[in-house]
Amino acid sequence: MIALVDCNNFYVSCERLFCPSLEGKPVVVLSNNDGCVIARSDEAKAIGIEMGAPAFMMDRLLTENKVAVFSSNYTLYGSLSDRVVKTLQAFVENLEVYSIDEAFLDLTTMVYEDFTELASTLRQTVKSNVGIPVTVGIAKTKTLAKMANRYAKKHMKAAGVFYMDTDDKVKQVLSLTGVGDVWGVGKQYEKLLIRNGFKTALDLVNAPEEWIRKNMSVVGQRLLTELKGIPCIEMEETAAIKKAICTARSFGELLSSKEDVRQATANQASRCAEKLRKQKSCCKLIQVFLQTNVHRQQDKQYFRSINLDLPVATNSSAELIFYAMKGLDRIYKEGYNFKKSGVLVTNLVPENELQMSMFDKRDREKDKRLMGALDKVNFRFGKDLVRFAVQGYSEKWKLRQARLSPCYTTRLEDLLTIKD
DNA sequence: TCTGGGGTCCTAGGACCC
DNA sequence: TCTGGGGTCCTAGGACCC
Repeated sequence: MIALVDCNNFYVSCERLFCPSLEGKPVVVLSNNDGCVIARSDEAKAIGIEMGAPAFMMDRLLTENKVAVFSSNYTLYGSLSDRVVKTLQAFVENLEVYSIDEAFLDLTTMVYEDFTELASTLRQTVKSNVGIPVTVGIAKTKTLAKMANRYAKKHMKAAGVFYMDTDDKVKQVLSLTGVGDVWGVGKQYEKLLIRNGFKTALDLVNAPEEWIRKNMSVVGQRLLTELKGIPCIEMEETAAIKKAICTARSFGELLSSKEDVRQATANQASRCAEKLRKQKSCCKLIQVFLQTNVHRQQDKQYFRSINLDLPVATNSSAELIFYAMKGLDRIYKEGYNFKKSGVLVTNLVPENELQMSMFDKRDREKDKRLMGALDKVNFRFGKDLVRFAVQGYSEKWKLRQARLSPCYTTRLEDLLTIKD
């Protein structure tokens, strides 16, 4: 059996944890740059605030209903997510952290009469240790555990747990689950399936395999197998080494000066380099891209990206910034209002398996020591204390985060004060 | 004024090789 | 009229996830 533990309205629950007065009231959390709604409390869902809705279009609805609005605070959510994972780890040997608010637990070695009991214990322990409400779904495969979890959220709110033990139960839940609500079926496949007469997950299980294979590739085939109760999506206990790393941001305001765009892009390259060093990888290829705001019809539009092959794989901020700037020079065009830029590094190799070049003039050992020192200082004294000149200090490209909550759990001066 | 960011996997088609 | 076959690598595009 596999359990899926999912935090309820996670970002909202994190904000509420340190603001208990928001319990029972509508709360939403916005995406980076305060763009769209990405988390909603049940009360916010009830008044019709849609997931992904642009915040400015929701303005009236938000004010009229006195909705509490937060900018996203990933430092806080990440830290609480770690606590949830630590709590769960005490119960099982194998666990896969699937996302910031979900984990799959491998229960295959555990013997229980009824897993419902275990599920309830998990739920209560997380609530009392961390303070975050979770829902637990248990079934034979990951896909079914997801479905059980969704079912619990919808129909068994009070208990918050659902163990899909018998075939009858599985069948019943399948018949109550719309095909678009199956994990792995997105908008496009949902349309296709419904067009062909498959409305519920039960219809999908009974679909001819060849048809699925032909129209949804092996991905669909795997999904079908999982729905039939045969596991074929493995548990991944150790975080996979990333094959690509991307840092991309919309700017706080539209940029039309090259210097501002350079600063933003240099910072993105530097972030990519940090992420590379963190997973002990080097990249062989760097991509830089730049674009205007597609939603502004009054503006001329421009989108370009460029790939640069690196002579020797690297994770040095200095070198990546150098190539990012080189790429930017080639694609930057005057006379546009730019909205977003990004740096993507790929063709990653482990940092201790580098293919050196005979003509390489760079002192890579020195680079490595320098980056090590830089990471240490920045870790200790806060992000980006030490930086390269081209990263600059302009505020223009920075994210809008008008309603950011304090980092209650990771910054001393942000500790919650109970009483002055 | 204001519409997120960071990933994965799969497939088809072209270039190229022997 | 006849015009190989098998393989790899790369890229772009499309689907999905949170």
